[in-house]
Amino acid sequence: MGPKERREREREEIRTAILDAARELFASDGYEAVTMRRIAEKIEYSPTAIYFHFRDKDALVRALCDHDFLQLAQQFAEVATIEDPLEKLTRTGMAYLRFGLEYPNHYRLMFMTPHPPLSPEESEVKHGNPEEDAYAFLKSIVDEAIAKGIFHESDAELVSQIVWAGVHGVISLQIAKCNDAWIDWRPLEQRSAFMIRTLIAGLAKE
Amino acid sequence: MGPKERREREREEIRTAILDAARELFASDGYEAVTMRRIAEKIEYSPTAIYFHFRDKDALVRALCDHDFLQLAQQFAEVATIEDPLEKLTRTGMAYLRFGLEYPNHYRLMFMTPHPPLSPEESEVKHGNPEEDAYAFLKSIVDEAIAKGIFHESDAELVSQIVWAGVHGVISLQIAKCNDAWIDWRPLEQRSAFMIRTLIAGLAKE
DNA sequence: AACCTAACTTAACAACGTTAAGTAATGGAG
DNA sequence: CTCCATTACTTAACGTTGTTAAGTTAGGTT
Repeated sequence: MGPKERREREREEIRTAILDAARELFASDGYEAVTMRRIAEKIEYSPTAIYFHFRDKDALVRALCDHDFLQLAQQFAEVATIEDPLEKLTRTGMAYLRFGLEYPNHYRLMFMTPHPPLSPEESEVKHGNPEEDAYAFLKSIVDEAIAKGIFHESDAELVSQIVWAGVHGVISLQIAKCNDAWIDWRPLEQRSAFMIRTLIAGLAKE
Repeated sequence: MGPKERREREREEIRTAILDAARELFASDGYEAVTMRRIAEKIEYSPTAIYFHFRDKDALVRALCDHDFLQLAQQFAEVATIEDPLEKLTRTGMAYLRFGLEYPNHYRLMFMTPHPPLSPEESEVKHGNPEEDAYAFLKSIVDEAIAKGIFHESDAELVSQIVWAGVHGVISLQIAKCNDAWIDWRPLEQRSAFMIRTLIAGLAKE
């Protein structure tokens, strides 16, 4: 069974070439800049060829983001070694933030744009697995903090959701409104740190 | 000077007709659904006619949002009568939230999408005026709270920015991710209330 | 009465996502 | 070896989109 595997490999290769070309366009100029025709030009195929590897443009770009977000998990792996839950929580927030600002177009598409969610078989991320799913990772930390009696609120889901919302709020306002000069923005690092500190203070048992 | 004023008035009338037609499309189906040709059809003009009243599609939709956001100010006028700063802050957050969820497409365009900001002469909102500018209103409340010694942080700008980010985080995640069933979302009201309560608790002097 | 200008229309352009129809190569079955 | 089906593409086109260039027409000004 030699030729079958070769074909499979070749197919995978051009799929990757498409993703790489698309990534370059998307990361620098966003969703609109990703054009079937421009991708095609880059990889020296016809635009139609792409449709044999991705259902449509949306599926392409989302596969791209989904894949790239696995990098975030690597950051989390480092953080996971810390013992103190509050320190861990802070570092998680910071890692999430750094990622969002390094890949603002990825972030926009995944967290600032409404979508029918990817069906599990299309997604490369296994939901619920803390090693791949950022929300699950966050919740596992909150679980721990609650178990240790650090928070006066026992609903880990609720706590996780507002912590996520808090950090997400800082990132997404930064991405969307960083050019609005009529607001006297404090430096991003200051805002992030203050947000996390304030939330933790508000959650902690008095 | 009769005819000159009549022409002026007629011009304003069709400008309003364009905005009304666009609003209907935009509010129900979002930016993409607003099409020069569909607007034109609605008002029974040619698509080109619109360009005599708005520079381009983007200017049109943003003029629309800008105008509609003045409604938010009305909500604030009510809240402004409350004396207790913390109660006022809570109500402000709730009003902001309600507005974002009633006009998700407006909200998306204005706060979840990067844009070069509208130049002041294009904008209907007077920035810095608490009666029209939501951020200025928020900051005036925070100023008050700080003056009364309620918060242990004297930078009103910083405090306002994380309060805004917190509430914005809840709204924008709701708009973008409400369909993601793999998250066990707590009810929106619970999340909002808990966010505001937690932030206030974290900001308050211990 | 001649003219100018503002407010439009018609027709077109370029770019987009997507698809229908055709082609060339490959590899297995008889 | 031949036939044939499948795979992987290309070419050409369709229907949209925002936007603009080039006319047209009506009304007020001189």
